[in-house]
Amino acid sequence: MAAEQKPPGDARAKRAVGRPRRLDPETIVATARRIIEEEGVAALSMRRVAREVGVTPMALYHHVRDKDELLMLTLSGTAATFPRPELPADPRERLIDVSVHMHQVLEQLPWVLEILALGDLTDKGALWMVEEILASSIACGLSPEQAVRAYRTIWHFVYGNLVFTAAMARRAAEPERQWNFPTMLTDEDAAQLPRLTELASRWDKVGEYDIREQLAAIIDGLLSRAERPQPGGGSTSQPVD
Amino acid sequence: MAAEQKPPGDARAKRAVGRPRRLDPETIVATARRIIEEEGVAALSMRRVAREVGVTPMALYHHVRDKDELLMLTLSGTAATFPRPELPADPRERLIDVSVHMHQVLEQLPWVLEILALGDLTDKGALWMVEEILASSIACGLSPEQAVRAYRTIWHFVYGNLVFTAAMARRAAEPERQWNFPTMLTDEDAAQLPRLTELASRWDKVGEYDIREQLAAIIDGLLSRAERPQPGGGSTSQPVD
DNA sequence: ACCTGAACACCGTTCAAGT
DNA sequence: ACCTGAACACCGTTCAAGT
Repeated sequence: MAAEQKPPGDARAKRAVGRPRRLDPETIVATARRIIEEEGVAALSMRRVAREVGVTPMALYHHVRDKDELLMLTLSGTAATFPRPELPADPRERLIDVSVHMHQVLEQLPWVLEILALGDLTDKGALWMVEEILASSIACGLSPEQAVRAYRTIWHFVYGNLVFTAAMARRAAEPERQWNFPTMLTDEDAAQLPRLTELASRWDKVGEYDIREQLAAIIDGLLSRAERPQPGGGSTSQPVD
Repeated sequence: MAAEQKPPGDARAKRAVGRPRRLDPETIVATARRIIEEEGVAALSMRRVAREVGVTPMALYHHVRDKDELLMLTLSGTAATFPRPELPADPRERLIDVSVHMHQVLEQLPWVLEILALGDLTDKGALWMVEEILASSIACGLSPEQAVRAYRTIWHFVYGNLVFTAAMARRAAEPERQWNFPTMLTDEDAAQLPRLTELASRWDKVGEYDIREQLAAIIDGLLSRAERPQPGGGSTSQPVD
């Protein structure tokens, strides 16, 4: 019973020296995050984490409720690793810049996307972006309610865009599975779908776009609904056409 | 050994009578789709399909290359089950209506979302929506290149919106895992995030929105970029507020 | 309180063999 | 050509037991 001092060998994960507890939540999530970053969410399993930490699979369940909770925990702290950019004073420009920044950050963290789809925002370090979008939207003349909806709309677009950009990259890497619609359009289809047929050959090139331009268009559309339009706020005040 | 006439019992899946082949691709994908529709994509496994069809797991691999291919195959034909709506003549209204329709259809097919994220559009019956979005965008004055980008933007938003709407519904069903940001915002956070703090309590109610309104705003933003603006094309010509 | 061992009920896929 | 059987290398999680 005096041998509760824990022999140092056996477990091949190097942990901090002199730690009384054999296993703490921090090392669990750190190990999980490393696996995900290196090999993707699909490579994460409770058994794998347990093996790498040097512990029985069931030991993890004393610190996390289940695999989903472990996944959410791996998110916290990631936003802080990206420096907060300087933002312009004009609220519309600010809105565009934050949205683009959100997109850029997540572009470099592709593994985060799959976990975010679980539905919760668990990294407090990312909330300044939400705040900024709300504040700038309101500064552009949107009501608080409109601002919340605008945030959601921007976020949904950014998320969807990243999912399909990633999917296209994956597909390009595996060219043997190329059965999207450029392939196999019968003559009858072509007659029914003239514009699509016309654009099919150069679809992939034409579809590539500047995310900033699209976000600016979306934001201008959202700001055009302002009940109290501001000087620099709406696109309609700009001589667009 | 003369009993190679195959006794009728055993396999509990009722197949068409007098079929010479024991197993054809159609029954495989039909069974797969049934499982997905009833229990979700997570419930689908090669072994499960094999069991229900009354065949060895490996028999499936003679007809589909792998699980992903089977998943894509389950998509084809789903769009045709939804009647094609009548659309207004005005191109901007058309654009909004098709986009809303796309959203509505997928809202009733939640299992399709996860498969679409694999990246390919495998149901030819859905292409008329793409065609309609392209044609209407061009009719509103967008160039073909702009139209393709507009389609992508609309689609990405619709997709993202559906993912998070589904996630919110799932979360609402499991109220014990409620640790989104209304919970746990320290006083320091509140000072840094005034707008968010202000709105946190009524976040979920305020965030609910009419998808048509948001799509209209996005579309107006996209159409405001028309190089050749059309009479009914832009939001700016409409007295929005 | 924290961890182990054994078990339950599963996975996708390869490979060699049967008819 | 089409299917089976056995195997490989895995899963998440429950439950009873150990210290």
